[in-house]
Amino acid sequence: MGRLPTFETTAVVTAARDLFWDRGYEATSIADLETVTGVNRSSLYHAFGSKRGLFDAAVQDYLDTVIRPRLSVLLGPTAGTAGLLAYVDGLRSAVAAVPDDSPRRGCLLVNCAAGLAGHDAAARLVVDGYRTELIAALRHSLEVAGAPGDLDEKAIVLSSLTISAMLLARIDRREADAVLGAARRHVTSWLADDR
Amino acid sequence: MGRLPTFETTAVVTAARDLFWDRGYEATSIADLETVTGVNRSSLYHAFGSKRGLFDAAVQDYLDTVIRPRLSVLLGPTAGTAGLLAYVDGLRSAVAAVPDDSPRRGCLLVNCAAGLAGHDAAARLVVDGYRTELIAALRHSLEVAGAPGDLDEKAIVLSSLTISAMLLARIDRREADAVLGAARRHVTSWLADDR
DNA sequence: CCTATAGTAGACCGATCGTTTCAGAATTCA
DNA sequence: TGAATTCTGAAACGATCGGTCTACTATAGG
Repeated sequence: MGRLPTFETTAVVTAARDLFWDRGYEATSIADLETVTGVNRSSLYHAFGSKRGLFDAAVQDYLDTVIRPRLSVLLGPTAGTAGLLAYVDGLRSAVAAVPDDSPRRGCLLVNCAAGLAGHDAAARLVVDGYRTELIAALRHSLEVAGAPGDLDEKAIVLSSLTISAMLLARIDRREADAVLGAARRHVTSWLADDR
Repeated sequence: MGRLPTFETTAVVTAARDLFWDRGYEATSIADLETVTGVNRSSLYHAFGSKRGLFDAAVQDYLDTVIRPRLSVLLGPTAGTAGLLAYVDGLRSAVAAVPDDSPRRGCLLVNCAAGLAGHDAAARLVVDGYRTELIAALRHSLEVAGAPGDLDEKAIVLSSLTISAMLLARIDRREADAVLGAARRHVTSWLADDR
């Protein structure tokens, strides 16, 4: 009963997510969010409670529609060598494809780690969970691939290289690509050792 | 001629730098800067022109008093194996020493890369210059140490690990230390290969 | 001491911040 | 159709933003 919303929640969250991704939490204003979503602030507050509520929804959407699809190659039937290479190559083509002036450069959660998460326990938890998930996925594929040596350490190294690449993607695409190239060579050299 | 300043410029810049370091550019207000420096805004504007002017001075100070002293072990008479290990160990003890609620966690320029530098060409230049300097220093020490293989790539990997560690230092000290531990093991394994 | 110069305190500026309020529009159920 | 419910637009809230202005103070050189 009652009036129906005139907007699609998922579309609003996606638009807000891209703006937060581009500018960060603090530098994004409610007025900006109204513009980019096409929805009046009263409706935003009705639906999400606060700016932070909308941000949290945006982060959840980021995890669900950006991060996890990317990690799936490390966990599904492609897990192993193919998955590791597909993961790195997927990141590389994403970095190469996104234009310099676009939102969606780098990683929303990496930006969050450098900003909000410094003083916000809830944000820190999300970032930490993301990193745990990333390392677990990398480790799983390393295990399936039969990589030798300390797999935890190898997963840490790979995750660190991707995190650095995401940070660099906001500064210089070529440098980000160079880091991901190094990550790829790490993977191939580890697996070559095994044969 | 005329009245003399009642504050020391260097002390003001240091205090402002630590606040920017902790909170980032956007989340730091002029009122905060007045509090932490003990200097009225009219004096700050007289001395630095704008909030951004003070930030630029803070970044310069950060480069001069934090970054370059840390890089010196990679370039001076200790350059080589000792320098590389000293650099990594220096970072590790710094990460371990800084309490969780302190400013000076992580790296001002890493935070800047994720924030300001995304949309500010001048900030991007500074961050890029820092990374160039870091890689050059690492490469120099790798060369002096006689590390085998592609030194550019090894320098990129080491710099990526330290950058990730600086990002993680704001989230979880232990994870940052684990990454730096991996960096240290990379160094020793490369140099072991050479013997 | 006098005057020119430079630094400081605090009030004040318009703009913008996140949030709230409220009247009215749209819809469902009876 | 009438009442209950929900969503929406616009205006407004106090707080705070970065920045400016002015009156006053302190000092150096003559």
